[in-house]
Parts: sequence; C-alpha cells; structure tokens
Amino acid sequence: MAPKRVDREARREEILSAAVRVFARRGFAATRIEDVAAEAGIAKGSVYLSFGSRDELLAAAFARLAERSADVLAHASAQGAPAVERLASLVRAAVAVLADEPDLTRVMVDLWAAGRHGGAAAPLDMASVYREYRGAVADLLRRAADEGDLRPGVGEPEATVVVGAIEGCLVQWLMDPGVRLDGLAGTVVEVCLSGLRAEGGPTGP
Amino acid sequence: MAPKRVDREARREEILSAAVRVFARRGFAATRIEDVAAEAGIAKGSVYLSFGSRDELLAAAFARLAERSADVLAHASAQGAPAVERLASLVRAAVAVLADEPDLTRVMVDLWAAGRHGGAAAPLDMASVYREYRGAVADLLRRAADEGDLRPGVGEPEATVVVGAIEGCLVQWLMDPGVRLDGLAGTVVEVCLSGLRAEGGPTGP
DNA sequence: TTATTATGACTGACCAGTCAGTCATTTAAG
DNA sequence: CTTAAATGACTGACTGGTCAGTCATAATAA
Repeated sequence: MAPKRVDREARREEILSAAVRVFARRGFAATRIEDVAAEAGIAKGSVYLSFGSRDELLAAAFARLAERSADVLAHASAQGAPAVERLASLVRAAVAVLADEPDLTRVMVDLWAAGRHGGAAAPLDMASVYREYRGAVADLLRRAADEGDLRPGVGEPEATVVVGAIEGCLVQWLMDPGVRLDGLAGTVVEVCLSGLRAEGGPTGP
Repeated sequence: MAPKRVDREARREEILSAAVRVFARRGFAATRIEDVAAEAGIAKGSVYLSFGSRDELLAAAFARLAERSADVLAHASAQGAPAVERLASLVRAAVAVLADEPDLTRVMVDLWAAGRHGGAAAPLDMASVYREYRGAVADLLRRAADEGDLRPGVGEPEATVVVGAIEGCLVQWLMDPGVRLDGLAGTVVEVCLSGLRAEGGPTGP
C-alpha cells in the first residue's frame, strides 16, 4: 500500500517540516507524535525511523533556526560597504528570515522555553545564538563609530537593544498577528540607528 | 496534624506564588500539581480547594502580570511632566517591574505560549496587554511630538519598536541571565528616544 | 525473462509510566 | 458535636516509545 521509501534524508526533512507546521499550530507541548505523523502522512512508528525522540524533533527545529541565523550573520560580515549600511541590512535580513518562515518563527516561543529548561534532554543552547547576534551587531556598531557614522562609545548594551527591538517585535507579532512584521524592519533601523548617529549628524533618513 | 486554615484569599496567594516560583524554575509544561503543592508545603488535593485546575494557576499568573502592567500604565498617564519624560519613566517602570519580579518574568515565556494556543482552556488574552502598551506609548510619542520634543509623524510603528526593545531585552535576559536587565532601561530610553528627537534637537544626553 | 529470496521501510496494536483530578477519611476549630 | 479544611491514596485517561509482522521493491538465480 505504501510505496517503498524515499531518500532517508529527504524523508527526515519531510517529517521535520511537518513537525514544524504542527508545532506552529498547536505548540510543542500539545503536539503528539501521532499528530506529526498524521501531518506527514505516515504512521506513528515511522517517525522513530528518522528521529530518536519527540525532543529530538524540537532540537532539529532549533538546528534549522541556528542555520538560518548563521546565514544572516555570515552575509553581514561580507566586506565592502560602510558599517552602518551593513548593520541596516543585517537588521533587514534578520527580519526577512522571520517573515519568510512564519511557521519556524511561530515555534520560537517553544524554542525559548526549551532553551531555559531542556525538557528531558539537554537544554538548547539558545544563549549562544543571541550572543553571536549581539557580538556581530556590537562589532558593526563599533566599526560604524570608528567610521564616524555613529557616536563613539557604542557597544554591547546598544547591541542588546537593537537585537531586542527585533525579537520584541517578533513577540508582539506572535501575540497579535495584526502587527505587520516585515514593515517594522525599516522602523527598527530608523529608530535605532538614527538614535545612535554621531552628534551633529543627520537625524532623519 | 495540619493547622486549620481560615483566610481563603491568603492561602490562594501563597499557592499562587509557590506556583510562580516552580513555573519559573521548571517551566509550566514540566510542572506537576504535586510540585506546586510541595513548594507551598501542602497536600496535592489542597491546591484544588483554591484553584479549579492546573490551567487556572497559569491564568492566575497571567492576571498578576496584567495587574502589574496596568499599574505601570496607570502611573504613566499621570499628568504634569512633558510627554518625553513621562515616556522615559514609563519605559523605566516597565523594566523595573520585570527586574523586581524575576520569577513572574521567567514565567513570561509560558504565558506567551499559552497566549498563542490556550492549552485546554481559552487562550490568555496577551494580545490586549501588548495593544494597551503600544497604545499608551504611541499616545505619549504623539504628545511629545506635539510638544516639539520628538519629530512629527511618530506613531504605532515606532511604539511597537519601543515596546519591542523592552520585550526583546527580556528575551535575551531569559536566554542568558548574564544580560543585565536593569541597566538596559537607560539604554532603551537613550537609543529609542534620541532616535526620535525633533530634527536639530540634541542627540546625546 | 521469470521465479525466488533478501531487504528494510513501514505499520499500528500494545505496554508501561505519568499525572490531573476525585473523594472517603482524618483532623481540628468553634 | 458539628462543620469545614486538609489529606493523599486512588482512578482513569493519555501518550511516548516499542516491536513483531507486513509487503513493495531490489537482487539474484535459473
């Protein structure tokens, strides 16, 4: 009845995206393995051919997030443009990732929960992801200050606020989908970067 | 064996704060009614004398949060000072609440999860809490613009970013307690408000 | 080409552990 | 003694994970 298997890796991918879809809908806590199996159109037992446990499914979702995040960061460290501009596109890229993968984004809240207390397994190392983000942003802020585009003295705290502005908009979108996430990227750039402009510099875009 | 208890309301409060403490430690999903009872120093069954269900405990935690939130908002609408200043103290007060009740703050992530999909019960109306916050901030932004302290045209999107900056810093603190939450209030004010200063106005403190 | 065997992806009934919620009984205040 | 709070053993439902068996396909033999 069931056609013989597909590529092992492809099947893993199918199950993972089914899982992400269901997690986004029902939340991780309320999602049974059977729900994931149903979404993927396979039997419950088959899920265990690709994933060792329910928690491993969430860990895989985290891995996917970390991957996207690494892409954004890697792209941002490409040289060439002034640091302020690279910073602006980093922010826009980060928001674009969220907007492009709404389901994965909706799972974020479960990822945060697992980051704080790791279910049965070891907690996800969410802290590192944010530390890297902050590090990259802080680095660009400092460079931009060196280049005279931002005021001197900017550093970690300002980076935390910039990263925070993105995550915080995400939270509000999660609670109220009426919030337009994509359009907010520009506002974040505008508010945060013009707030850090070098003294006497332009205050508007 | 057990001293007879009279004050129903005080007992409810004891249980709730015990619950918040355990939720903060283990997370809501991993917390059993028995854990809450143990933390409160009573028997499992006694919890049900004050709360109808496990979900009601989380709902009560949400109510407490909403209460704190309402306090902050109420205090912010007190007249007298220029809108920019009231805005700054609103931000500081919001952060202060988070810093003053770390356990309740740590439960936030479970509250967000319950806000999106309501477990067994109806989802918590988290959206309204944020809408009110945004509304209050947007209002103060507009007033401040009218008073000439901020540039004209500020509104909802900017309010979302300001509220987001706070929530986002909170997220980072949750994932990495090394982030100093209290000190960040000032940075949020500084970055966001100076970013919205009227053209030609001062850019630094 | 056709028959036979080997493979392993797939299935779903099953089990064992967990836990929310109940309630008969106990304790003690008034 | 009466009444209400407090208890914790108990129940019933639920679900993560297992595994013996199925069967489509691939491999090999004839």
